[in-house]
Amino acid sequence: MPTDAFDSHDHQDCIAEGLQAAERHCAEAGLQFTPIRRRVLEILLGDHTSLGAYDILDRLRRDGLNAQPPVAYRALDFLVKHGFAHRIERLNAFIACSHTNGKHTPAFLICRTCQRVVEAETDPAAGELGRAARQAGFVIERTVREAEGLCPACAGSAA
Amino acid sequence: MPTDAFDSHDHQDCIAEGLQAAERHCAEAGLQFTPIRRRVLEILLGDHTSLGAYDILDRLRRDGLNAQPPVAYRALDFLVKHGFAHRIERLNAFIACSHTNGKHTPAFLICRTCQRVVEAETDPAAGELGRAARQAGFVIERTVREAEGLCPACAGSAA
DNA sequence: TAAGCCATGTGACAATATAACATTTCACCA
DNA sequence: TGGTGAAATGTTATATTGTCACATGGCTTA
Repeated sequence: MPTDAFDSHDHQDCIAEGLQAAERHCAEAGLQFTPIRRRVLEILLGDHTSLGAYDILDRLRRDGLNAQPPVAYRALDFLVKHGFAHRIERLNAFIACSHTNGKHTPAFLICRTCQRVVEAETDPAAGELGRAARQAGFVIERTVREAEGLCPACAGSAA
Repeated sequence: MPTDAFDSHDHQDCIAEGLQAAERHCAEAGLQFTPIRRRVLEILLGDHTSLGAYDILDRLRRDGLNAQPPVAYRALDFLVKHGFAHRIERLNAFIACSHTNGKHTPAFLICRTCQRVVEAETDPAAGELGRAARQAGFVIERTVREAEGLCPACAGSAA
């Protein structure tokens, strides 16, 4: 999956690769990649827009599960905690991680027109937050970096 | 008010200066700095932690107003829209702007221990988000930059 | 088997936010 | 002077997002 773009690509690959990577990582780390967790990750991987917890819940219900909110939130918590998904604070929503390695500090580009969200890798100590933290003597533990705007395709068609 | 720190300072000055600056700015821009808006800004300025909309609402009610949620949200929308306050996405909460100029693109350092939030100025096109956006051809309209961690005082006392 | 842990099932509810419509206020101007 | 339009506020209801608490099941291991 490209890290740099809103490019088109074979989307089935996203899903298959993402699931395999998670499976592998869980096996190595002794984590339980249960059917619900797997299904939630699959749902997230199936979409390049972010999904709310209740969107996830709806899809689980369409699968025939009589799921209540904690079911979705628990699975999402697991996925986020172990780096398989990320929470987009600005949207109160979730998206599958685009990278197959473990934990990291992502930044997101959110297109307000097509709703697509792209993830980029960053250095937690770099950028404007890192600069501000150093200046203030602040110890960063977690960062939220999200930009809203127009993706290349939507910016082009708007012009 | 210091832009760089969790420093101690005369807090009444924060309030007085913030209110005066807003008053001035509204007069110049032809905006209505109504009693409710003024009071909400005053409440925000009175605290270096962020406040939720319902915290604000409670304080308005303690003033004797029989205020409903839209009252708080409208005032907050106004203050945020015109740069007198900011929304902290990570906390679903609001904080008074630390700077007296108009619109800008802030970053926030959020101490998870003492709850204080400090604002720093940034360049929207700089940092990790700017880099990612340039690489992807993304047009940034708004950024969210928030770091959670430990402020100097709390980091010191933890060690 | 018993004990313990983890995941899940389930009902209730808390916290955050907005829609929709009525009413008031006030500046502006015919 | 009084109308009129825009902005602000009042009010009811509801939508959306997120958590608590406790019960159940299933698996491991002493």
